[in-house]
Amino acid sequence: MSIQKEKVKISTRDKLLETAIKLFSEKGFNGTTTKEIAEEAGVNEALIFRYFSTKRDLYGAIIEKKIEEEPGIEVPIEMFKKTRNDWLIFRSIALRMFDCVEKDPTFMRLLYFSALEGHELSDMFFDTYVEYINMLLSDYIEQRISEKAFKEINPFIASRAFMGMVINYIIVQELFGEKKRRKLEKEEVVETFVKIFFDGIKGA
Amino acid sequence: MSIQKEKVKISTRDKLLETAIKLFSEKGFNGTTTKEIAEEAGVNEALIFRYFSTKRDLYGAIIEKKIEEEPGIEVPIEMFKKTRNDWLIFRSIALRMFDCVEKDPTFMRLLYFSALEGHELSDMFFDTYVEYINMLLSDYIEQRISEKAFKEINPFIASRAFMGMVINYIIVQELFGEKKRRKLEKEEVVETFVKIFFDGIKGA
DNA sequence: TAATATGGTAAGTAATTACTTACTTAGCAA
DNA sequence: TTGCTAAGTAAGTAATTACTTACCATATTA
Repeated sequence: MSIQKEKVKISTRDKLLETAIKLFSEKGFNGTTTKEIAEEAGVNEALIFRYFSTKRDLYGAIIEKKIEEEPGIEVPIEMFKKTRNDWLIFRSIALRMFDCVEKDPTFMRLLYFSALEGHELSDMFFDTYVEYINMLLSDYIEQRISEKAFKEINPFIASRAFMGMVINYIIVQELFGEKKRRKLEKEEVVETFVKIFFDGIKGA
Repeated sequence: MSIQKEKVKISTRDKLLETAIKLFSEKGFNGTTTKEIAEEAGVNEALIFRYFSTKRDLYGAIIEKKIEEEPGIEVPIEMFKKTRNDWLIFRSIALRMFDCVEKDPTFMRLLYFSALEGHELSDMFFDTYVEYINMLLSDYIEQRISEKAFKEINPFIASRAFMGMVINYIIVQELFGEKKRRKLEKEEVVETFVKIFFDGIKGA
């Protein structure tokens, strides 16, 4: 009957998953060795293969984990039903995307690595995070068009346009390391994106 | 004194470069082996190391080659000085980007792989193709703002917004294979992007 | 003719790879 | 105690890796 340790014991499996996420996101599947993962996790390499039958299995497990951890970006859209405040909605979707990536820097890299390396779960990864939000936004735009609040445009392309502004900006910062060169206020960037997009689609 | 062969003999070095571009763009640096490159090029593996001292050297050579082969996307901007037709300029920049990637499917993948895998030439690659166009477009927007043709916004962010729409759309098609799912007319997509962006930034 | 590049190859090498085997230890219940 | 299972490890293994060596063929040149 001992007092619970302050530091909760983290299971070896979770430790391996965490380490694998870090390393795979940094160097990709082929650039990471199982020996490396074991060393950084502080366990014997053979243990990896007790928990995951192959290296590819481990890779699949971390993508599945990421997919399950979905932070739920749809909230801002739900808000619309009450407020119908377009500006606020676009703004919060963009900010949410920024925050999501800022909080977890491994996310974008894993998503792109898995796509480039052609992992079978890459599609599901993409659908869960990108295509899903895109559909929500697309539906919203469609509705606002029918309400004559927005112009008559293809809502799917419009949605992709807005997502593209934000995602591409984030990619350039995170992947191509522009962060070091140019530092703009996140708020200013988002405001400008929303301004352009909103003025671009609102009813004439 | 023989008649020139119809099929020009392609140098082994070039053959190796071509094959390397193809394989590195498909599977990245770590996912491609020198043996594979040699086999696909139809030469002995040892020859690679006659022309390039290391595998990394070969990788550097193909990125340099890509950078040199710059197709010159700036042309549409030069056009502006005569016509000052904004719509046409944005439209042709977007179409140019689409064509560029369509013509060379290895391009995007190499750019992103090199960034993710942290190759030292990745920055130059990025600067040449993305940052450069971004600067041209940004300058153009700035000028049009000063002429009161466009709104008072940060021209750099605006430029990035437009580029983001286009690039992200291309990425989703090329990298995440949306091409198979949804097939939209390139022209419609570009028209919509330009419409949104142009209406979004033109003077009130 | 002899010398010398040029372009090519077969057969290595040492290191690293993903993955296994055989073994120990610790905890827990019967 | 005994027996069983889960957690861990050292030391492998066969295959693959980037890269080397030493040798061959052809053509040009002195």
